[in-house]
Amino acid sequence: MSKRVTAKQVAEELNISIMTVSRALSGSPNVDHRTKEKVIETARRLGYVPNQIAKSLALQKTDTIGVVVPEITHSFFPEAIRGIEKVTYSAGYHLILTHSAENAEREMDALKTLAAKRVDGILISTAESVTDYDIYSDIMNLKIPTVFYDRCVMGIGASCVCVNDKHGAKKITEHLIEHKYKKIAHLCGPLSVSIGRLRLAGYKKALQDHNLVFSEDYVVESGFHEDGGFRAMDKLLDLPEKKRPRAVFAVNDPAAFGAMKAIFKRGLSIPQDIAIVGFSDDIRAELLPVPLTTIRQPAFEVGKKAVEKLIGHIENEEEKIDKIVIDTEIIIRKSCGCN
Amino acid sequence: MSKRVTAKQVAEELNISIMTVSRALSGSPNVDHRTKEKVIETARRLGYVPNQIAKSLALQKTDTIGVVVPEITHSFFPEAIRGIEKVTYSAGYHLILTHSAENAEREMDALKTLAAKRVDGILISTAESVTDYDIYSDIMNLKIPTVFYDRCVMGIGASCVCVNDKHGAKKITEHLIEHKYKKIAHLCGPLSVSIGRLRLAGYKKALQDHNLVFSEDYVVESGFHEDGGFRAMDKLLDLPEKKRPRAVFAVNDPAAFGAMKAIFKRGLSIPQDIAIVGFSDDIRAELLPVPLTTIRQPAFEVGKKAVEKLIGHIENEEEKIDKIVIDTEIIIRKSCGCN
DNA sequence: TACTTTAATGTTAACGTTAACATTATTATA
DNA sequence: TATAATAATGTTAACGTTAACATTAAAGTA
Repeated sequence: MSKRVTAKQVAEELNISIMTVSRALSGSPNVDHRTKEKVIETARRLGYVPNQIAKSLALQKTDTIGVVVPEITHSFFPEAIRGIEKVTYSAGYHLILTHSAENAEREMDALKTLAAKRVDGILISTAESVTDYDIYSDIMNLKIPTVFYDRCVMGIGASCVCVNDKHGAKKITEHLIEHKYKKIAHLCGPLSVSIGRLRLAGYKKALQDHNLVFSEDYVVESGFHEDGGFRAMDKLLDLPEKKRPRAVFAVNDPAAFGAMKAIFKRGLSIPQDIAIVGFSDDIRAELLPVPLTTIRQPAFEVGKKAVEKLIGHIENEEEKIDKIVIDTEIIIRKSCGCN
Repeated sequence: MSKRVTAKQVAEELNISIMTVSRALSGSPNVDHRTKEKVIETARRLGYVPNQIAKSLALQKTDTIGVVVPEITHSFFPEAIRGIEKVTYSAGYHLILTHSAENAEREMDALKTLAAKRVDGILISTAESVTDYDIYSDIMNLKIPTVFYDRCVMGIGASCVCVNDKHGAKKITEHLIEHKYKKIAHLCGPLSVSIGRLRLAGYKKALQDHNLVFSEDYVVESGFHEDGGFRAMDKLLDLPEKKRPRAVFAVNDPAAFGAMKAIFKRGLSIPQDIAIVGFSDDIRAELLPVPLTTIRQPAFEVGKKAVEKLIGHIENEEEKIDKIVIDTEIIIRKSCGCN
């Protein structure tokens, strides 16, 4: 940072006090309009750019929101960020972006950074490998307003905004059941992550409600990525022919993409041999050779609602801790065997 | 920001000076190891979190890099951000993300914000609608190290990292020429943006080198988005049958997607009736019903190289202004009529 | 032991801004 | 005109940290 023009220099140029410069520039009343004009003109002429850092220190407010993203290349997150950004822009907040890369340690690092940077609030979607919630409590203890989005941690006193995971999972599993599939497997996410648990729960509930037996063999952990989906599906395909599932519900679309590859690799067809459905409506889902039946998660909406809630917490002590659930929609394409 | 524990409180707790606390915590030498341990223990016990804002003000350095992104949902950008993030994380910098939404005014706003936040450097990819480069000069005048990535502005003394746009455009146009197509159109980007100009230039050069006539009628501005691609293609399809192009090179993949929709809508086939190629290798390109032949832009690499250069400028006065060009690769799929 | 070197700690000022209070200039009122 | 009210400007301190210099304590050296 080279030495920049400060309010002091503007003041000296005009032989007035720094405070008058500050007032003129921030538009407070009780400033002679001629003084104000002179200040504005001089500030422009000298190339004065207010120093937000100093302002933040003085006012104990940074007008900045920290966002923790587990994996920026998952199409859900750029969409969510757009929702976040739209709101923060009009509300006058800025964004510090941190990336946990699905890694618990990096996530902790990110949160510490955000705390040190004195962000006014934090938006976080937990990383896949997180098993220890202490760091979240630390943040809560620091009284930094925090809202979880999409992948939430409940019961630690933070608001969260998520989609109706359990219900969506149940809905799409039931869709498979309606196709008369009996042997339905689930590629599940890490159970340390809310959406992993909830989608599994929805799957189980659907089976139960329709009197289908639940079998541990039909639940294989895939994680949230394509390679995990491939490996998990491979495991299912290794089952003896008789036990092989007839349909699969993957915890998210990338995992489903991997699973599809594994199925094709064995020379099997979708949905003729095995039907498959996903969750999240990745932008690629409808473009696949066999378009994927899935659950649409309104990512933009999740991001938007989450910041709105967060800004509520920041600006209003009384704002209630909430759990906001956004509805999902089932998108029926070819991979389930409907049409 | 509620009142947090400060170094002062840690110092008072131990009856020592703030400076000793600061030294112990920042690992400077000349601190008694027993004192150091006590300080660290007390800091942890009291829940001390160093205040980066105060530190930034004192040191005139924020360890923060500002990134301006034109459209976060374009798959190029999340990839580029990952490249950026990987480098900044290990180098100890943080990221402020700003979104111009392809809008010149918002871009200006973003740059002003970044200047006010006293970022150590700026990474920017210009918005589609920018026609006035004054704001960039303002930033240069403030001596904020700046590197352009992907969409660059040359000749204002900033380094830039881009792909070999002209060469890539030429290469893929020539690929069409090799297929014996004569009537080749181009859906071009805004000419105010470097990549718009360069890709058009590559297209022209390819025609020229192969003695094909260039016609203004075959260049239609589409912008960078799907809807623009659709409209531009529609315009081409409105030409009398005799004049209708046999092949199309779109400025980027989203524009190509829109164009494909327009072609299908008229009941025409790709590549039988019209061949089409794009640029950028969007994650969706290979999944389309007719997979798109395109130019792969190594987004991760562009991001990575750009921050590396930027950090060079930040940490080393002598760092040379550079134009770094990254090679592209042609990805041949079905839409050009190859196989 | 007296003196020098070095290690450990302390003090002051600065980074650039704003809030709170203090002062001065201007205008309105009796 | 004298006095009160108000508008305009100024002064001081604070936000939390670190660099630079100052001091004191401890350890070597002659």
